[in-house]
Amino acid sequence: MGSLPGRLGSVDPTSDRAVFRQIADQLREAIDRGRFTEGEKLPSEAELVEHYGVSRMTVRNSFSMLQGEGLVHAEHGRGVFVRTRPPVRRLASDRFARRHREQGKSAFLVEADAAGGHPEVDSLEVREEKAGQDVANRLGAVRRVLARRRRYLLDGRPVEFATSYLPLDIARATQIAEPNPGPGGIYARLEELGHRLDHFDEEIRARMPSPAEVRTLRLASGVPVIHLIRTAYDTEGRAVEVCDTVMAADAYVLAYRLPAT
Amino acid sequence: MGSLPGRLGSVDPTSDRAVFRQIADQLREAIDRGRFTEGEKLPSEAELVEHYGVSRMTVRNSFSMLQGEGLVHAEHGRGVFVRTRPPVRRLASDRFARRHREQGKSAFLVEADAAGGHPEVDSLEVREEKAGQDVANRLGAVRRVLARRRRYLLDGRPVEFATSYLPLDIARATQIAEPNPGPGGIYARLEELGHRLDHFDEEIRARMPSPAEVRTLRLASGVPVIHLIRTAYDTEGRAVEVCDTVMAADAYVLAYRLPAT
DNA sequence: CAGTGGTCTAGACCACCGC
DNA sequence: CGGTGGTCTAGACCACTGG
Repeated sequence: MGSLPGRLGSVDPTSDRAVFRQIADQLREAIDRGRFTEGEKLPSEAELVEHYGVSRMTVRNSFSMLQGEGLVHAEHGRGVFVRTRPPVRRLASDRFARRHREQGKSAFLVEADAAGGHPEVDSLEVREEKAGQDVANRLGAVRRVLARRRRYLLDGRPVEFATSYLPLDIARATQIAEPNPGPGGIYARLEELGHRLDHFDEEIRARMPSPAEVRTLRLASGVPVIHLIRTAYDTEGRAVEVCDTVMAADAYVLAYRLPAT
Repeated sequence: MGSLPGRLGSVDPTSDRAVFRQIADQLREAIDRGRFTEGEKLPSEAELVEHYGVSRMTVRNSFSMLQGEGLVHAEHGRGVFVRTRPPVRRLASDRFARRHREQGKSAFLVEADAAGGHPEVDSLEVREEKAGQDVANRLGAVRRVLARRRRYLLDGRPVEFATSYLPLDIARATQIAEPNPGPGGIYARLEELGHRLDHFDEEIRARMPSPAEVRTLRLASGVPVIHLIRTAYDTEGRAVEVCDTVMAADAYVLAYRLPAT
């Protein structure tokens, strides 16, 4: 207990700044300055109640702020801890290069190799369904599609949930409709089917996750998601796949190269 | 008041799911289903206290959840409202094409034109300073740099805060060091100085904003930021600029084109 | 078991908004 | 001015964790 005053100051109840904000400020600064290190347990609510002479609600309000900022996370029965940075997957701008497919690697494995982590795929689901408005537009007024849903994990942690949509006239009754699409992934199969890939268009958004996404990706509070929609085009200009991906934002860095043309 | 039961149900205090979560669920669903429309005021805390027969803290806890999800926002003295989607700036993958610069337009103006909004730039600051570790690495072990800071607004709303770092041996005493870099922006000036641009590398992350970023971008709670770091290379392979950009995530869609090569 | 965070109550006073 | 959200108190009981 004698260590608390050494790392945290006191609050001014007459200040314009709300007390719980002052407490949050002090905790934030202490974390930024490294007085609390990654993964370290913060003082318990009870300790802070005593240290600052405030009610428990006030302390909890401070913690709630820091959680919303993604700085700390609470574990029931254990304490509140400084958030640790998870290993990051870097998506390189050449991740769909043909040379990777020709080595029999899917894009996910290429990236996981680079990160040195252990990749897994689960929750596989392949089915035919009616295309949503947005997907239909991107695929060029297609009605029904083959949908491939899967979740990716890195070192046991879910990091990404993706759905690929392909026009039925291309994918039906091919290996793309099988759970395991074979070496090189569905892009390799598309090329074998005569759809030589020309380019991919990607759209990126970031937002807070829906409750369903929080469950699927086991997201801590204060972690946004990156929403990426990729459309693959063959050399004849036809959109042959739309991939809708939601990623845990704290697990990714996306890299792109833009020509100055 | 008679309309509340029509749009909202009741809670089960004996359920495993916490009461404030049940209330948040019902409000979320009502919003999703359009029973409350964008910009509409939700029932006041007092009304919900009466409707559900719970304490005010419980209701506030529900609102707090929805705020964290970016679904609603509170206005002191007015009420809690369904968040409205702001106009979005779409950053196209050809936004740095030379043809735009040759028309005398900076990248920001090109994008704003496309969005049909009214663009502004403020908080301009140009100074020489010591490069941070990361910037120094990206620029190739440069010590001191010219830093150009500015904030972009769209229709009066701050949407982006950016800092460009340029090696002093390139930028010092040129128009790049002036507040107004002239037509086509600093990239046009770099090319005039003999640094013909070859490509740009961009790195994208998403995270919750720091308190400083909340102020600068006037961010509502539940809005993440997109953190973009761009490095510009000339045809000799030298890094001639690093631009560090923080964007309000709800105001942007980023688009990229990847070759299938 | 003691210590931790999770939920909830029933109040209180304040600051801000719009009429 | 009345209605709104913002802050805060002083309790209470619960569920989870760890030894």
